Amino acid sequence: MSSGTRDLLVEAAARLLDEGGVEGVTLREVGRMAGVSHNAPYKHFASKQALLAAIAARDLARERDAIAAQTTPATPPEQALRVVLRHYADWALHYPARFKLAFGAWQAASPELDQAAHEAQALLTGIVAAAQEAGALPAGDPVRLAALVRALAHGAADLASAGHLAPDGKGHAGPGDLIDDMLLYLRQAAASGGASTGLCDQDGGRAIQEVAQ
Amino acid sequence: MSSGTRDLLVEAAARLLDEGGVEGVTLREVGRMAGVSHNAPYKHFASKQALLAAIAARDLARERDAIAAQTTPATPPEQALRVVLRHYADWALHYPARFKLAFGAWQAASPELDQAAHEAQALLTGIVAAAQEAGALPAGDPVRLAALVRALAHGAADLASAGHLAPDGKGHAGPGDLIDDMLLYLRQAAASGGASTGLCDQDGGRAIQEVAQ
DNA sequence: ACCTGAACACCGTTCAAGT
DNA sequence: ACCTGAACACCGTTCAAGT
Repeated sequence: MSSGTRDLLVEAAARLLDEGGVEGVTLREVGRMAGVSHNAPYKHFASKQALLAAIAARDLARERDAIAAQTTPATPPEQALRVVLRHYADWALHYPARFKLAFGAWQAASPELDQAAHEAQALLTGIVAAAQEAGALPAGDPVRLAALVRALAHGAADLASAGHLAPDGKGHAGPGDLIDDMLLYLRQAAASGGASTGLCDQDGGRAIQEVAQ
Repeated sequence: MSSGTRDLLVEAAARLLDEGGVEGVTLREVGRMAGVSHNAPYKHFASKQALLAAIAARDLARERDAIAAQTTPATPPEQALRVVLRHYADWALHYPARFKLAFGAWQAASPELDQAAHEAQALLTGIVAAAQEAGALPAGDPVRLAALVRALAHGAADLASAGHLAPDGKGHAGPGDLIDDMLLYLRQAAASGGASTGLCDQDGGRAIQEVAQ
């Protein structure tokens, strides 16, 4: 429903984005693929940036739904966290241009974009909090810890997408490997310094004091 | 020495990059700022992408030198690691366009770019290895662990630069905070599962076994 | 060896119309 | 309400000359 032309334009732009990056997205080519004139997009979007923002909003909403779909209430939180972070990295590697558009600086901010991104982050934070309660992650503000694990997945995916993750030859670590490493280290940190287990409290507490000065 | 025009062109392009992003870099404006015609750049660079690559190569070499300068042999490796990672994030926040250009996908690869990036990564790996020996980081392949800490600094800086790190209000965590958190967790993991200290060997070993299946 | 001016193809955007 | 065709300003790149 609604005018199908708008969806056709977004679909055509997304395809051009995958093929030739953001520089390959041309309003003239978008119109040609959608079967309209080269400036028909201006009847549906205020500018080219607004069309790109529509792609980002669609992708962010899909990612949010994918997170929700991949994590049923029955899945252990540690496994759910790994699946979500790996999906984040996989999506970045498969659709680098759309990834950079969705998670880059939005030239044209829209409530749709903000809401979808916020909801996805809230879902991740919930998984992190559940993993904390299960003892798989260190205690502390789940919002802050969710930002940390997301930052690592984002950085590993972005560097790998640009070919800057493993300058050396074979046997290198991919984004998924780094995510696994981090989850292992966080689990060890939870066992060492966390209040949930109580093991090694004296040493973990000392390390916290030192770093916090 | 050499033709000063080339350096003037790179300098002008870098300034335009800081002011208006990569879209603000125009060969016509670059030529105008350097006092030459709009296509004089083609006598020094094969294309606009080659000019942008020259900016990236200059910045990567400067970052490599900054890493080397900030870490004298006398500095404790843990402090050196924190300084280097924080500098990485600070640079991304102050010069987002140049950061994305230097660490993004290079359209025109050059030996200069590859060498500078490789040397900077080698310096970071050396610091990581020293921190491992000091017991501040978990044991294991230093190349892989250096990739992990770099990925977190990169992701935190990139997300913060785009405004996607802390969607909520005040009291949020910046890239520097996430870097500190990670270094703390890694220190705790080193104390828990590392072979260097010997503390909590039984528990750390079990966690490793579980995750590795 | 380095630079210029004109020219070409292309693009984002606007505008006056059309239905 | 949605679309078209012409037009404008701009840009990357090329080319024939100039010194």
